[in-house]
Amino acid sequence: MRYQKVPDETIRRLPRYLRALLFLQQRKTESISSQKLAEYVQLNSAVIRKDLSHFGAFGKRGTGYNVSLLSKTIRDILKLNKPQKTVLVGAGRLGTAIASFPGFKRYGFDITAIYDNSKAKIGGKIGDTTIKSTSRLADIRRSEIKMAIIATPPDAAQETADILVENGVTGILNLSSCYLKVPKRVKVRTIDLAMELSMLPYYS
Amino acid sequence: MRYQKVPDETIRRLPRYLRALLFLQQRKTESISSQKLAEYVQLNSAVIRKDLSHFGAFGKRGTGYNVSLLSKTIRDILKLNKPQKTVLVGAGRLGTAIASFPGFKRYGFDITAIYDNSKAKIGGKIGDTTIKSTSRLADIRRSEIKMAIIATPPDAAQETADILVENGVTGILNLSSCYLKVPKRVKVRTIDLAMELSMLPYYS
DNA sequence: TCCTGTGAACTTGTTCACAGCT
DNA sequence: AGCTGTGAACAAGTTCACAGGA
Repeated sequence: MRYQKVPDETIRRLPRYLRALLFLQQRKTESISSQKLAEYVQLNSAVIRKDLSHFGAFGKRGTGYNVSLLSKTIRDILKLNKPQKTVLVGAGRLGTAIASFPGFKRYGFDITAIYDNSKAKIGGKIGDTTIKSTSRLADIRRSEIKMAIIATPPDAAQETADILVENGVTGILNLSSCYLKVPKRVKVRTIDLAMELSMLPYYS
Repeated sequence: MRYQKVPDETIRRLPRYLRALLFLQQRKTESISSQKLAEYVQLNSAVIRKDLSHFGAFGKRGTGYNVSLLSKTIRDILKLNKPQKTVLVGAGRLGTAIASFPGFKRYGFDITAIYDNSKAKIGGKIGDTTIKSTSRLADIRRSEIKMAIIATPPDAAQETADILVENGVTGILNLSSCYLKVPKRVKVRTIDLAMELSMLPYYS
């Protein structure tokens, strides 16, 4: 399904809500008000109500939102209701950390393929997944992988992205410290940890 | 120095400019127009001109900006002109990846202390830095560390943040998957990689 | 009474477009 | 001619405030 004119910022916040809701589900909480949820995710409650209202009205006045219904709904909106096959390119320290990180699985991502160009690493394993040579990267086409994480050095990132996009990837989490040129239909999220840190001293 | 009313978004973009400028300096480029710089950082050129104009007028009409002057100016604004002592808490896979990552040093961050609570890791080294016990975390007060990176499991993150803030930290890059409560004077940037990935399937 | 859903007001950020300097 | 710096127009996002359902 596709919704008309949902602000980007709303989509960016949905995972935050989902994280809080998963936590609340563990706690067996049945319903939650926008006010309470706002405390968890450190936002104004009106933002939450407006965000959710884009997808229909599933809150109950006087009570709030049903936790498990809302959690399911957000997973549906974000297409996290089925496992999202994901490829990781770059099995350096950062790549390895990511592949071993349980958080991705919890949100529905399944890292089903890992590629690296270092002979020393190819054939090795991270968890259950064997590291394959980047020369075979185009093989992902057959496994219908749509999501990718790039954790290569910057000079390999663009080439990697090109091959990924050519072979069916439509979403990229780019952890290399450079911007990628991709067709408009492909969504890229670039995170450079050094740059995120760099803005902090200004405020001190 | 402090500037009046600089938008947050401007501060967030300065590191992007800096990254491009460092690259251009390597290439021995002497000056660059907002137009060209905009291509590098994938922004509209007017954004760049407006951002920079908050800090004074150091472009030359007809020519553009002097690369090394601008690079120095941005480092000054961001307080990256002197090494920023930084503490890393959490020496798991992600923490180790970060401590070994050369990018931080390039932007002026010096990871001078690393803490972890695992007996197996305490006393070990990452690069030249010895891992110390989190029970000694308050020691950072003496070294005048202002910046911190939290790469602990979520359940340790808030406690860690409290001790850091108590002992002089004013900027935190929080890589744990939970939000932190800190006094207003402290700036926190939270990055949860799983959440960054979670917004991508929506657009596919 | 409690809390949602939402128009309207407000705030913040972006883009345009051009005067004026080099 | 080329490019900056900036007011003015525009767009996006946030907060307020309240009618109305449970």
